[in-house]
Amino acid sequence: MGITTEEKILTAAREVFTKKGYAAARMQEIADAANINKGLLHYYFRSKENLFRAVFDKAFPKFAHQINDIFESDLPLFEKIEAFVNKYIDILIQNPYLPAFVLNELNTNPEEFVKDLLSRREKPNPMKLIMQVKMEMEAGNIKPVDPIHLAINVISMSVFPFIGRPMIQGLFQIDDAAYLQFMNARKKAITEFVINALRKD
Amino acid sequence: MGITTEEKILTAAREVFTKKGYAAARMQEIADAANINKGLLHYYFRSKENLFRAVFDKAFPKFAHQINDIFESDLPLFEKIEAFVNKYIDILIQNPYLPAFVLNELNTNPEEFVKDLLSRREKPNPMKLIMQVKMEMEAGNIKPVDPIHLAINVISMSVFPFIGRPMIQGLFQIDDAAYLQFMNARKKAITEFVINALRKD
DNA sequence: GTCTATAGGTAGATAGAC
DNA sequence: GTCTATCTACCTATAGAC
Repeated sequence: MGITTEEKILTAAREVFTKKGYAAARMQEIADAANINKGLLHYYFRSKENLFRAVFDKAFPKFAHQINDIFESDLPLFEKIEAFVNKYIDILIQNPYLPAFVLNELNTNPEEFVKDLLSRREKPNPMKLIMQVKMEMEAGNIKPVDPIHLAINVISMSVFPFIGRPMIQGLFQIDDAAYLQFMNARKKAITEFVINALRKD
Repeated sequence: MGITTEEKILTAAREVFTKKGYAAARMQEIADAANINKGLLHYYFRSKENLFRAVFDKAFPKFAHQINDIFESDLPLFEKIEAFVNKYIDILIQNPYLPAFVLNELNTNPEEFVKDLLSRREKPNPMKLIMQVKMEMEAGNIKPVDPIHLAINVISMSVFPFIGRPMIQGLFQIDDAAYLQFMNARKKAITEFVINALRKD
């Protein structure tokens, strides 16, 4: 069989943890989603917390690596921002569970979770982007801007629509089918917005 | 006594629900935080869900009202955006629990929660702001931009740093004391960023 | 109104047959 | 490895004394 039980569990767990959050997720529900018995969850992962960690540890490094590839590339600033936004939103489209997942943990035990995250070998590191912004600014090529606020602006605009998705869909009357299209359109909207804010005339 | 037991419960519940999320919050913990007995929680609010609703129903209308005052004001566009960002961030500084609170519910039962939210008499309604953006754009006063994306951009940049606070503090090495200062500085950073992106030269 | 004690239900984890 | 059955712990909610 190409797909192992362990993989089935990880996939099902990812779905349920995403939808419910860690505390509200039920081992029974994960077992049902994986079409296996609850006992098997413990056979493979011993505890709920272990299972959660396994899910997260599988997803996070992939994410961090793709992002850092862009941060550390030699692209000119505007192209780098465009590449970052495109990649970031693509990742989130393919893993819509990720932000809620992270945010949930971030709120239940912030210091421990962040400490663990930042101690990893592969973690998002926007410092090279921030230095690049500083250089362009000092060279007078872009309007003056605080690079940290800029970085947070870009990340905020990219991530938030995934976290607040149901709210946005409700407020602006966007149905499920249109949301994918909407998020793809956002890539260009964000990039142009940021470039307009930075470009000197 | 100026502070009733009911108020003590509501305050304690707000804290615990915020910190733990609905599912992980324990009635015992709320009782402890309020310095009262667990039985009293049920005497006053009958169930955990009722208590949660009471906490939320107390906070939400205040929030929505203040925001709508700005949306519906007659301020010119740039000033309205500035007023919105200032007010929004001020509210979140004073109620840092709110975003996590909303987001948590948003992820556990999205459709029901959003439906309830949007059925309320007082709810955030950005439509007037969006119409105003359309008008300024058609009059050629600002650069072309999709008003919905713009609205989401502004909201994203304001809210996200509160949701992702521990992450941002970790990534950029901002300690607790400096974070308030940082969020206050963000008001101006966001406003200027948006105006730069929109202003024609 | 406030407390203690406990009922009732559910979820995570384990044991043991196959 | 996979299943069923069960244990144990905990949490919401209630009952009842004061």
